[in-house]
Amino acid sequence: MITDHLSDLVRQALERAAAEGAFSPDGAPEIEFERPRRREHGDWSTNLALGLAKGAGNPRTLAQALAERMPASTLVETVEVAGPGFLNFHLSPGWLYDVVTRAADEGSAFGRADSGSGTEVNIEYVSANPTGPINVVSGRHAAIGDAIANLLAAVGCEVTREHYVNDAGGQLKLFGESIGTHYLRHFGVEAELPDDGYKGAYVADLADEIVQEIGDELVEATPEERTAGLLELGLVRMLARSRTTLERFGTHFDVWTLERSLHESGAVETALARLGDRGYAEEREGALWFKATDLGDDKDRVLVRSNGAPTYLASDVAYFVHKFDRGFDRLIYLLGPDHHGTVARMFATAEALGYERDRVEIHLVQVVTLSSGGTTLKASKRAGVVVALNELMDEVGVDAARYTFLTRAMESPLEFDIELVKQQAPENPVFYVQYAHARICSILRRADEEGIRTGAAGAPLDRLVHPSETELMRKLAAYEEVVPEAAHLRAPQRIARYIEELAGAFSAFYRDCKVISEDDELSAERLKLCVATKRVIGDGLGLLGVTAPERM
RNA sequence: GCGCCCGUAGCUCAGUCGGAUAGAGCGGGAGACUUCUAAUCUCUAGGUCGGGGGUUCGAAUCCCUCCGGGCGCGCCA
Repeated sequence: MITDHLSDLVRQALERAAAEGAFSPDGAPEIEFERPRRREHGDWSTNLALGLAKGAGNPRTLAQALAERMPASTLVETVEVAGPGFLNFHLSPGWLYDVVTRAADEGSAFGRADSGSGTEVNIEYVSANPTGPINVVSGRHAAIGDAIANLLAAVGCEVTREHYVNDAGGQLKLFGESIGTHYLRHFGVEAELPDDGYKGAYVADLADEIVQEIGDELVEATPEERTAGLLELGLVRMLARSRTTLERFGTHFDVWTLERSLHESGAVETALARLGDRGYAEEREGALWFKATDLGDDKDRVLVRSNGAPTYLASDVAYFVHKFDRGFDRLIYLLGPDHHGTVARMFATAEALGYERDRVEIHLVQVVTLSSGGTTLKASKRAGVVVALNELMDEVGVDAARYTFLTRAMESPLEFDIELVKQQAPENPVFYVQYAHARICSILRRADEEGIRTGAAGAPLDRLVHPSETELMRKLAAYEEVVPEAAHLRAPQRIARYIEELAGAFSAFYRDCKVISEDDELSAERLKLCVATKRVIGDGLGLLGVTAPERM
């Protein structure tokens, strides 16, 4: 990347300045570059002198000393001192032509980095009780999880996308009983829904399906057998539905782990024993407690209840071991904000097991507020206000739904106005970006029909000098920083922002510069710029899990 | 009460490991379609970055404090 080159130049200038006594070096400073907001501040800028002069010396004088000693480079036109002591670099067009050439080249891995290479990451998201349909909240988690996974892969990480299913515990039993109520009623047996039972219409649907399959087989069974049997049948169906919905949304998990399997394999027992061996578990009042307060949590937590039933925390402990045993360097969790109370104990758990807590990363994805026609509804499985992800996809489509989920930072609450996204679909930014992509494809088709070809890999691009062309090329260049930054910050919204700006820069170019003209040489150069733009827009949309249509 | 998140244009939100004159989309106002796709483009109005202190050459960004909103604080998940 260009910034590496600039860093080298600055480092050499620093060494010369030190050798000539222009300043006294104090360790090796970090040399960082940023692209200034204002065009007249150059293409790249560093505040190095401002940092070095902290407390001693005049930053402008130091900056001037560095500027005077800056080695020559074919890529740098001028270096100037500005403001309180910034060093502003104005580059020659060559760096942009290099960017376009690489971006247009399929084999160049433009926008890919290796900062994460050698790191195996497990990212778990969407995980929920399989007792209800996938809702819009899960949709937000799915979109964000997918995008972060894509971003991590783009910087070289080995990524495993994982979905955990809480198929054990009291909630599941309640679910089985709820199905049982409808099942019995189907055969004319009077039955009441249990307190806090599942009330959604899908429960009755499930019961009907099960009746179709097994008939009255379980009517005469004991309540325990009936609940267990129906639970099993219901669970299989719920999981299948979840998987279908998620696949429709474009979310595919590499691994589905069932909580039950952790119990059945003995992993829970083993993990609890390990906590005990390390002195972090003890019997008290008939229950087994995790001494979480020793590790920063504000309360101790129960692992096994006095009635012998393990808590979810017990499975979580085993799950940590299970994941780390599979060789992951880092575990990422996306949880709902209602899990805030579990974060401290999660870190404590990891540490108690002997893993560094900074290998665990927990993000709380904030709530989705759905509004529709002026009415605001809070989407929450608990509160019973559930809008299924399937319904949302029916209403606004997969691309618009995904994109809307990804334009906001995950730690910000998201207001999703279904009516707005639906009614104003043409003005939705996602369509704007897709349109730019389709428009480029249209130009490329036309060029193909007219037999105009883009130049070969080494062909010059020095006729791309229009301000709109320069702006577009500069925007393309930014992609190489945007991807690693978005990956590092786990911030897919940066990609969304970026491709909107890129699409905007393309529109200006399209307005000002006729691509296909009488001038074959110029046409070839502009076509290459189009190809590069198309690839970057397509790549950015791909990172977000949104399609890049050839026609609209 | 304690903890976490949020507070930026009329609305929805970016920007925050401190940088130079704070941005986008939508909405408001005024314009542009014999065109390589008008699902577009141009111009315009709109701000005490919740309030107040502090650190700094420099604060939307860091610290303190207050206010407002959301969420959590169980041998529920």
